[in-house]
Amino acid sequence: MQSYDFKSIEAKWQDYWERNKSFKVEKDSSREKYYLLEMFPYPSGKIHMGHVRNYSIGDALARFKMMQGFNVLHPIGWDAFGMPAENAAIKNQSHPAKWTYENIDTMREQFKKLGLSYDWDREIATCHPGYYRWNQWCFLKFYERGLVYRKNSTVNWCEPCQTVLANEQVVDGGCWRCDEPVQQKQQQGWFFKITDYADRLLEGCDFLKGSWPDQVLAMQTNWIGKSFGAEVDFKVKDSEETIRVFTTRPDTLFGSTFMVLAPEHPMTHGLSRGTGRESAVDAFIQKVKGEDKISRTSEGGEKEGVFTGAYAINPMTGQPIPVWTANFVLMDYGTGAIMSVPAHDQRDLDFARKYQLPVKVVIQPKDGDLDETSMTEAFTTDGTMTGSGQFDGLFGADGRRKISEYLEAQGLGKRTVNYRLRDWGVSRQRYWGTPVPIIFCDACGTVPVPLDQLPVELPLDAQLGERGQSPLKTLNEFIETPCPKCGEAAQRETDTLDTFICSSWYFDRYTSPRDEAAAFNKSSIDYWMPVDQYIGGIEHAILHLLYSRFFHLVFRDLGLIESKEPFQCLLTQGMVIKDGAKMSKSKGNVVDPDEIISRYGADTARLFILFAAPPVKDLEWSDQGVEGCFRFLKRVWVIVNELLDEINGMSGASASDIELKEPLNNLRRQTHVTIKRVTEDIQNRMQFNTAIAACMEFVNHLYTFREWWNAQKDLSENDRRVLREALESLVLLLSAFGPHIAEELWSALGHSQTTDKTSWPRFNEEWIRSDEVLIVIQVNGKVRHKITVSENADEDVLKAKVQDEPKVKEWIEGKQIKKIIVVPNKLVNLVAV
RNA sequence: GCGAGGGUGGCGGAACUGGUAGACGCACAGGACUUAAAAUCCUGCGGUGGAAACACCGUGCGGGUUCGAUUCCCGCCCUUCGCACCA
Repeated sequence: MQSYDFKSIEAKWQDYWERNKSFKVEKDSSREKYYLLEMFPYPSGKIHMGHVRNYSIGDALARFKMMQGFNVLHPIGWDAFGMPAENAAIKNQSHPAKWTYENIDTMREQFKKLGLSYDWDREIATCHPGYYRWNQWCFLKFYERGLVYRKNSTVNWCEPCQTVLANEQVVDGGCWRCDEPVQQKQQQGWFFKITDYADRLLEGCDFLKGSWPDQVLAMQTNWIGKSFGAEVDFKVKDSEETIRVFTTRPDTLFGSTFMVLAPEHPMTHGLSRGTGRESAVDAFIQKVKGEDKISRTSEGGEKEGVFTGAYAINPMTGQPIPVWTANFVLMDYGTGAIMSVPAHDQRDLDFARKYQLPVKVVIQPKDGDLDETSMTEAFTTDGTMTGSGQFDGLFGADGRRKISEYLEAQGLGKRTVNYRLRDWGVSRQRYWGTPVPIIFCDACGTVPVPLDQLPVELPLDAQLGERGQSPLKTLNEFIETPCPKCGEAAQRETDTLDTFICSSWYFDRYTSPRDEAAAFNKSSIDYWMPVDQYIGGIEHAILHLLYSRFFHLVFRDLGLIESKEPFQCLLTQGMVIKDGAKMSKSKGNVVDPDEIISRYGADTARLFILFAAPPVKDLEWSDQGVEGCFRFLKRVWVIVNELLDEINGMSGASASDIELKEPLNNLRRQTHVTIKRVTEDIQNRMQFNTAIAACMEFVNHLYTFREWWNAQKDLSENDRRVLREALESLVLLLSAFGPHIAEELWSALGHSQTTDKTSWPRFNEEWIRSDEVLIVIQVNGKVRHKITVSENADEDVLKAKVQDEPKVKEWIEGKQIKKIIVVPNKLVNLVAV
């Protein structure tokens, strides 16, 4: 027998799959489709264990579904635009395109070495003009629908690098690359009106309940952050102006003893004029502007403010209350102004104590009285209104409703809904991305590039600036272009699009990846979409998944797509951990997939990663665990090869009408039990770890069985069929996890058709049944004895038999049996006193 | 603070609908094979007591429901993740 030479076996089958395009699929309306998708990777260099995990899970499921007869779409591609490419290019004096395409080549080879069942003919790279021209098309379609607009917003700006920084690129208030302090800057940029879809995105969360992890839905719901409340207008004292606030607690209105405006609020500056507070207010506004968003909004950040000198009138009490400005009030939530109710809001209370502002209790808890002068904890839950005139005695939501109705009737305010979700800023002052297809014309203004002029190609001959500045800004050949409307000289927009746009619809593109006439072909997309199972990291729980859902809704509104949601089911896999921490270069705990593959083979690597933990949980890497999986595959190799000669020429299932000798009967039962366990573990629970454990148990059983088999002299043809069925089933079950070894053994068993084209084994419930069942006997709930009886034994007979057991007699001696509980074929519990 | 998970042997994990807690793997120990080692095969392996049969204890802690609870309920503790000066 040849030893298990995984190197040549894996090379042989990878070559076979490639040459035969084994996993190429076509739309076929006569067959049921299954669209399985793993999140496509960013081509960062080489694959890491997180990728191995993600794609091994997907591949196991893809192969399982193929063998179940589904028409499986299982594509892969590259999320290929983005900053790392640009940064690497600057560092290595190279070009982002070169760096990106080289990485793609490397990683594609690594994927092939893992034996993943992709339809390589559908491979896409988002940095290819054939892809990003459709990003531009999306932008323009959204633009037509009024879902795109341009506005000024505050961004983190690094002057030396001449670039906008994302929040996560600001480290301790400085630029992550040059360490210079980050400034806040107003900048023009393009936005997608995702807020228009807030409610529908929220409704979708309900629809997805049960098929998406609760955690992800909760995160998205929080992110959208819908809250109900009221907007209330406060008159400014001795002025015609009013200040509008948003509150979720209109029932506390009587308790509002001061107001606070965001420093950026348009009225802040003006309110202080002529009050003697001008210089203090101006200085404060300047100070807050200098702080970056992160430190300003982080918890524990000191609450600071100044009095503007102005007063507003509490619309309920008619009393004047001071108007302050403070750093903790944000311009981009609500109205940028709040009414402060220190007795019933902790933050307001802290602020009031710090600056000696009055506190007034207007809500009382059921038990006990609040003391305004001494309280240090705001009472923020529902209670009974007090000190609120005609509203006294109302409770909680009732009070909120009555006050709101009153405000509306008096024209002082109205009920409103507020969202935490902001519009999506899609502009990037970067080079390596999709050019925004917009032209600025002095005469015609902002002009979208006509659809038939797409793509606006990203010039590849650009030289990247030392400092990371986008070369598009200085590239006149790119910028100068005639206006599509009037033909006069005009300028192209030099911003590029956020790469999240690329990933918001790539799964649609896979359904017709080479279509030149459309982003996606209608009949293909209606056949394949939605994705039946999406698999990826939890780190994309909010942004990527929310943006994709948003795109899908817009496509739906455009009549391009039928399905309600893009991803029917979502699986978020856990991280790969070593020594208790996420693998990272800085921790020095990285395990290189290449090394594992060259030492043990892809099958072992995949098997281990599926076996060590269920997919949703974090997985602790263990070199010894890998050894164990390698040993298991060798055991499979040995037992199948050793018994091969015994079953030559036997084919077909064992006959059901022939009585089997006991070890054979048991083998057949074990075979079918294993098929059932593996099938159900994958299908119902995606628990590959227990599925593999079942295979291991079966192999252990085969080793024991072999002892008996080898001692036999006269074995019938039917006996041999039972053994063949056992070995074949094992190989097919394993093909989902370790496809190379399975394919090799399958062909050794005499099959010319590969496993992926073969039906998944079916179990026969009849053969799983055993005539004898083990009954656990409990006395007062404690296990005292076990007996074997025939299946479905008569209950009364069983009760009598149990009490007749000497072991049981000892335990019930001198006691009276009060009750006997029988769980058929499982357990008898004697309740004795 | 809010939201969602999780806590089971030396370790990773299993127990699916309340019915034998610890499947499977790792580590460890013993044995077989070998001149020897590795590899491989076999056996054992939650704790305490016992030569053993066996008994008692045991799924973060404290209660409860039940004939029976890792599983359900109530109250705590610890922990991971996400959000958070959101008005």
